[in-house]
Amino acid sequence: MTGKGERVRVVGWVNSIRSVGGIVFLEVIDGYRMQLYTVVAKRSENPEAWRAASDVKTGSAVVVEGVVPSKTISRRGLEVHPTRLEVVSEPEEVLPLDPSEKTPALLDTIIEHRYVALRTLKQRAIFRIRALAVKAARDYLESQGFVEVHTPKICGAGAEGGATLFQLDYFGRRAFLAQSPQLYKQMLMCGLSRVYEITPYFRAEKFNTVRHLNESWGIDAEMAFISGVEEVMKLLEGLISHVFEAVKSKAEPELRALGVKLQKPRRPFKRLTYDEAIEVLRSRGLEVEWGQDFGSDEERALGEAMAEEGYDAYFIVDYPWSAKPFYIMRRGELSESFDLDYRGLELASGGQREHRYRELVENIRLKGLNPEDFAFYLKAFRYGMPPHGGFGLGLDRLVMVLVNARNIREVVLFPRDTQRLTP
RNA sequence: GCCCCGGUCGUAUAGCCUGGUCUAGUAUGCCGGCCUGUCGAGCCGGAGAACCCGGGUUCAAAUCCCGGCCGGGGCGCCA
Repeated sequence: MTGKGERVRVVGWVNSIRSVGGIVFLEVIDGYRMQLYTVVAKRSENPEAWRAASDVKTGSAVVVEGVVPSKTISRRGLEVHPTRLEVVSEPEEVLPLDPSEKTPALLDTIIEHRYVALRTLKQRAIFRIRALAVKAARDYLESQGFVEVHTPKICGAGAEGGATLFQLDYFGRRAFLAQSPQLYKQMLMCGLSRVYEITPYFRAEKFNTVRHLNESWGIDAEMAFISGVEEVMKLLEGLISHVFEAVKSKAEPELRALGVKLQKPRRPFKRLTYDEAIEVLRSRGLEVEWGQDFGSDEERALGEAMAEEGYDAYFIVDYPWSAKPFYIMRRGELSESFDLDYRGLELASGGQREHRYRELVENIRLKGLNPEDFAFYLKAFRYGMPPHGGFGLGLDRLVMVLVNARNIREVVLFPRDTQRLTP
């Protein structure tokens, strides 16, 4: 983007300063790109710029105008010889972490000062990849005819089962923060047959793990007029593959900064039935009871077993209906559902939904819930609801996989967990 | 909710087990100086922490004990 000998204007922050006799070297990171500059100010070349560079403090926001020399000596960053150097803002105090990364920062320190941490290529790479993944997901779903929708996050109805909800006061009435767009995206299937939503999920569980947050983001899709759950899995597989491809081809500098060699998961993704999964686990010495969802030991062991077969990404299908929510279609003791796991980490779950009114009401009763609480939802199933299915994909977890993070907090700018409410 | 670790200059850590010699060490960052190609620059000098909070044991606590708060990890729950 910048040729040698060209005039350039650089905006960014000074990450380190070294002065050698009559030369000052400023390492500047660009405002938003994956680009480092070495600003070389020589007293003999431009005394004014040299003097200005000599006065710069680490962490300052600067605007530099200069020239890229035809021959550069710097081993790091694009070399720029300044003709003008303006400090537009100076730090009031020493930076809370070292942007040159010579002194490491703990995750907690990074989270507390994420905006400063973003002045390192690694931090910046994570969030650029996150943005790219979202864009790629949108592109793919749009290409498949899906329409982006936005459903309410403040809801009057209680739990759809599973996680605990955050309760709030809505002009004197009890309301909840949405744990997922599940019910609403299904209702839409009665009038718009392909929708997706990129949305926060709120869960009031007091979990304390590296893969859960109380506010997380998901990519939800729902499609109608399907002939079976396989269609939904194909869509999700295509989506995941497209995101991997986009990140691999468009985020080379980011992946390099992170030291990540991204491998597109082998296709087609493995379809492993729940019964087969049980067999695999038992053969590995784990005791599992039929009908239960898998715990983290089981997930990890399955991930290892699948990796040995050459699969990073795999679907677990034909779950017992007892382990699934009421809206999933039943098939005897089993269900028309799937989980998508990547190396032992659950990325998504989905399935074909029960679209038949009577069966759906019965399912709600079987789960010990009250159909009256779901009246607003059930109504949509009385006016020609077609067969449909969809999935919820954990965006944060997907980004974890893309950037090879071990803690979900690494890929969320300002994570919300049981302790963190600020910043 | 449970279990295991941890909390010491801005940052990252040593010290803690085997209390005193810790007026708390080191690195990096910071301040001042030298050096015209540094790039984890180098060299010289300097400032910077009464050791998370509260209580206890002791002649004496960063160090031992109890409680709390916070952080990291694991489990449960959950996506």
